Amino acid sequence: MSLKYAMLGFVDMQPMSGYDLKTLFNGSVSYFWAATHSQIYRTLNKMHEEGLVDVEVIIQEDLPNRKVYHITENGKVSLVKWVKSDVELSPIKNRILVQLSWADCLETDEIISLLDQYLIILKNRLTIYHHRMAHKEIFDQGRSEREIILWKGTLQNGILTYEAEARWAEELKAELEAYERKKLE
Amino acid sequence: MSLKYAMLGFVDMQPMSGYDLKTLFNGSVSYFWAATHSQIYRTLNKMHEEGLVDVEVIIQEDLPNRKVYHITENGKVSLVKWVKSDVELSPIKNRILVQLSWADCLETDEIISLLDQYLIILKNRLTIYHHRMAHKEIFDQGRSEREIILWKGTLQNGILTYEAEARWAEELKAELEAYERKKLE
DNA sequence: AGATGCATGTAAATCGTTACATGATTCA
DNA sequence: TGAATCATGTAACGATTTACATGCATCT
Repeated sequence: MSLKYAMLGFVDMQPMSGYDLKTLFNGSVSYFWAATHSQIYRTLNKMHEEGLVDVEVIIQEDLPNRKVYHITENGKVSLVKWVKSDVELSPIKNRILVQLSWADCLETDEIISLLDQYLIILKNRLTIYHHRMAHKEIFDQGRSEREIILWKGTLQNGILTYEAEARWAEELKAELEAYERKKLE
Repeated sequence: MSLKYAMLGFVDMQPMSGYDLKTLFNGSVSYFWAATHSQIYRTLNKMHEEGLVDVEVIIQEDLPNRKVYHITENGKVSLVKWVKSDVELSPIKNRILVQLSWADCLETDEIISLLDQYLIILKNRLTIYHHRMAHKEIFDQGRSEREIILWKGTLQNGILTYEAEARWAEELKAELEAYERKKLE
């Protein structure tokens, strides 16, 4: 459901093709919503059927045709309505929590190595996000000062989320190490 | 994929029925993985086909029959292998981030009211988790001191995640309020 | 009488991923 | 020559949600 409106918001900013959306969802937006191109093309068709967007086919020489989508009046109304709609908490689905729940069959150092793997992934992700936050051009598309505050806020959410995860992993590692030391006494 | 192993871990602790699993997934485990009973029954069938579990049908008078699932040797091996397998970062899919991205069409106080809604939901969730962490009976099922450390760790993850979200929402609220004050000058 | 709990499932729809498929251009 | 970019899509599968469906017992 959110994907449809994430896409509609971009089309509202500027008419664009499925390919453009795919590029956005692989890049700068991937920290708050991910989507494959299959999903994007199917969702665009559905949005067209629902009258949220119009299509303009642009014939290009030497390159494949582009189908450029434009938001309709209907689409604008529907977007504003959705943005105002109730906030929901998406369920946590975190694979490492399931792994840790049943990890008592592993050696403590194997468990710690799972946490280390997780920390590496988190730190890589954080580097990317910090980099993005520092590069102010990304926010140039913003249509108002307030919109830029909101966009920086969403990026900041990703940073704080992963920083919290990393602190948690370090804490749990420390606890497991303390447990091992205690056992050796 | 994780659901299967989340369920298998419970069946490994103690043979149980689909209904028992459903109760767990609606209650104490919901902070790390959610599942409906439809999904649970179908996943149990698949696990049986794959030879991860055996079924024992218990005929009860006055109550519907129970199908109690037991882990097989095969299932145990498969569970350990999965627990050792690579850690992955699940993609963030957070509806409020999409809403905020396109919220420039709202009044600032409407945006703040979205954040307030979010804060209420987060605080309710945190109350439940803190409560659960304080009630030590929940951890009585743990098969070792280390397993209890791991279980508390997973619950702590939920607490830290939502605390970070709440701090983020407060911060963004403050920024929006500062923006409004600046505009009035 | 109606809600809740026990206990099972199926059906339909949506959401999401991976693989398959094409075809030209550009760069190394 | 082979990989990458531009640009579109379909097919198959898997994951997840929601609604439909039954039926007895107990509690209010």
